[in-house]
Amino acid sequence: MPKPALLLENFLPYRLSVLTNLVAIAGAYRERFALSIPEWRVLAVLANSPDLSAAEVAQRTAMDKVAVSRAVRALLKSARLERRMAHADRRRSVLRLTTAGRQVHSGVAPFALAYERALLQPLSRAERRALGRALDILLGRALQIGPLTKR
Amino acid sequence: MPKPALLLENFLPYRLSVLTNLVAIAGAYRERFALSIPEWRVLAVLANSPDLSAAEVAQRTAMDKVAVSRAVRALLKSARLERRMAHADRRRSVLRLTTAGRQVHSGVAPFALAYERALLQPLSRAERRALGRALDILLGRALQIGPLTKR
DNA sequence: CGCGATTAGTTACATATGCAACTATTATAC
DNA sequence: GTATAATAGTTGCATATGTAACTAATCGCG
Repeated sequence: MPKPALLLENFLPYRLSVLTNLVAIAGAYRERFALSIPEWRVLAVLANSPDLSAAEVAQRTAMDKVAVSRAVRALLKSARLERRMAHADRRRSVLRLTTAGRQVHSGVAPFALAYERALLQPLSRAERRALGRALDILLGRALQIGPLTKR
Repeated sequence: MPKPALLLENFLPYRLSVLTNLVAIAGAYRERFALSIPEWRVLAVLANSPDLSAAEVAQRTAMDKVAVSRAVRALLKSARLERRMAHADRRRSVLRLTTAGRQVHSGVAPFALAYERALLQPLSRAERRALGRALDILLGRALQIGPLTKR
């Protein structure tokens, strides 16, 4: 039985990282809209689910609360987002896109979807489904295994 | 025909990013060895291919030359790497692991492989192959499409 | 040769990101 | 009810990362 050699180019974490980087850079069409990736994520989730708190946004976007806080501040400044406070709990914010925010989202979304389509174009339907399933499973598994940091 | 909604949780670039982050963080076993991810990559590639120049390392690891330069500096400082200059071209460096460097690599590699194995464990052989193939194709495709930034 | 164009690698600066400490508010225990 | 703990969000700081400018060396072509 051969000792499994560690070849970087076959190593899954490495390959994921390279691909993700490429895709993220390519996604710089966002730059045309003066949107950082964290801002784009917040925008995207609030477009589908208005009136979330920052913590809820964090959970749905897999961002940490600091990243959300900064993205929200930027979006408030550019008037793409408005914030109220929950009357019941004045710590909790209630976030909602402004008209300008919705416009930006409608502008970016087609680009994002077109890019994704172009990316997936060489894969068959079956291959796409398989990929999607694998990513789901890996995600769950990564969460389950957790950071090896701790012990 | 329904307009394809943009749902973050189905959006491939987003999903890749989340998974990659999780996996990279989990990979913090590297922290036990005081190795950053760029350093780990340089180490890994030089373990298999000694005597590369920094530029060659950059190409094989998909890192940019600045990142390689910094990782090399750190590895030199920790005496895990040694550098000579090519006699033919004194701009070009010739990088090679020291004994200490090889030891670190032999120490980390089993952890890395074990983590990968644990991650892939819920996938069947066929699913792994399909995933690998899909990642390859996407990588090529992403390179081909290129950054939408440029026009 | 010799001078402009390339290439390897480094440095500097500006921006992004992660983590920990902090503030304000609400929930819990007694 | 009051003190303690927990939660939402922000801020500060230290580190990481990307881009562009720079240095040193080689190449290429007259």
